[in-house]
Amino acid sequence: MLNFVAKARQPMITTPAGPPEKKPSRIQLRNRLRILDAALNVFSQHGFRGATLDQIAKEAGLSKPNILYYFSAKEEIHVTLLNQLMETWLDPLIEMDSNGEPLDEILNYVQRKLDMARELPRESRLFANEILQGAPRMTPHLKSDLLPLVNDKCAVIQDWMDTGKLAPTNPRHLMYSIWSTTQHYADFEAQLNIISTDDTYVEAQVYLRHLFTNLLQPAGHEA
Amino acid sequence: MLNFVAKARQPMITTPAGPPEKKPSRIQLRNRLRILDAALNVFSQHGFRGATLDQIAKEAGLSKPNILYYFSAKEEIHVTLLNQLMETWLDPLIEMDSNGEPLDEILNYVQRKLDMARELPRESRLFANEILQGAPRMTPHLKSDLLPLVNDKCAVIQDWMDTGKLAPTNPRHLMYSIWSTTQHYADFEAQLNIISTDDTYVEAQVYLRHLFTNLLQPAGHEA
DNA sequence: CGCATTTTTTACCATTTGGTAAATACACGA
DNA sequence: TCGTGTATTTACCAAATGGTAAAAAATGCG
Repeated sequence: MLNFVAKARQPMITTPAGPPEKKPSRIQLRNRLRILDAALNVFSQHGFRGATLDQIAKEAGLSKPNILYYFSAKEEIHVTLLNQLMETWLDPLIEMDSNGEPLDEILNYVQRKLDMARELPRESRLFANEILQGAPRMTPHLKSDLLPLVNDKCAVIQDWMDTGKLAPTNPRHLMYSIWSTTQHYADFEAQLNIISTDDTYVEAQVYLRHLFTNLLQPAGHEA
Repeated sequence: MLNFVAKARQPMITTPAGPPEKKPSRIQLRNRLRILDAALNVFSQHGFRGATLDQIAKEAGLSKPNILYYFSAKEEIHVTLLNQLMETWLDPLIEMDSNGEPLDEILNYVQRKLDMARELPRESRLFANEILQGAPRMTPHLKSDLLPLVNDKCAVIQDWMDTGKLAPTNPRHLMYSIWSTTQHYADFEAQLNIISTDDTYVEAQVYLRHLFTNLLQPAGHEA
């Protein structure tokens, strides 16, 4: 549970475009992490176009040319973050087990997505920004990774419904509603901070469990 | 129904900062509308910082200085759009009638929000962008307009639940889930276009109705 | 029409922005 | 300790950006 936190903070070996192609030194590892962390702050708040290298540099505590020593361009930082993100973003859905207890599998998926919104709000906002802007850099990823995964899992859910293990409904829109309700707590945090006083995530957990249980519990199985 | 469409396209008299303070001429009205429409396209896609006056000018078919003849600054265009938006954005919730049939009132609210996502996706994304970026220009509005409205309507819903007219749940999070599920169809359109083939909004309508009916129908009232 | 007002264009400007080149400082193993 | 590759800084640059001033064009009204 929550292992995506550690995963998301792992060093980046995926795109060694900037510095030498050899084994990255300690300094390289540290500074690349600093830069990516700073860039995550900036990109997730302002989107790609609204973010500036100066902001990222300042936040990372490095000079702008020094940043460009580690990443060849602003865009490379962005795509590195998006690539990193895609790895963790799909995990909760991947973990959904077609052999598990259907309702539990769905509710646990909701829980993992909610945990992710709480633990990785910047990542959630980075994703939201990218999609809002028309997914210019993520469309290929979404087509190659997300699409088949969604098709697969929706088929599983459909099967659960067909065999009476879940109340029938639209699996695809079920998924959309799980995504939207959970990510909302990260993406619209600024709004929630204004109108919400209580312990939002605890109440969200209870509420969402209730919401999806009522929807999916097959007839005659009420608690 | 759907009267917000006309409303959202009404001319702007709220902020006559640029041109003379008198009655705006036909040309002024037309060009201010063109500019706001173009700016809505650009801001909703790139956020405030990521949008440029050149983009807006190009999209509006006017020169950049000409734009600044009608609006004193980039920011003024943005706040004008946000002010305009706030008027229509709260309407669906305002219309919720404490004297109506509770479940119908909620379901109709969901329907109005979904209609709005379909009819005004750019406005939805403009709002999402602003909140994602920390609501720097909307926090006052949200505090003065949204907060009391939400408190008021949540009290109504709570009362409906207390008197057994709705199944009990968390009214505030109910509202969050209505916002997120409906706005999702506008804000994450780029993602839905990739993984969704069918007539999304028709299916969404059916699904959301089902989702919230199951949640809120008081015990013993199943169809 | 003639003329004042409104609108648009042209030509700018200072700052910011993404990015580069080269010189300098640093780390670290032989 | 020295030297070599690594890391950082300094000094730039061209393009983009938000914005201005003033001239030119269009509008419209008596």
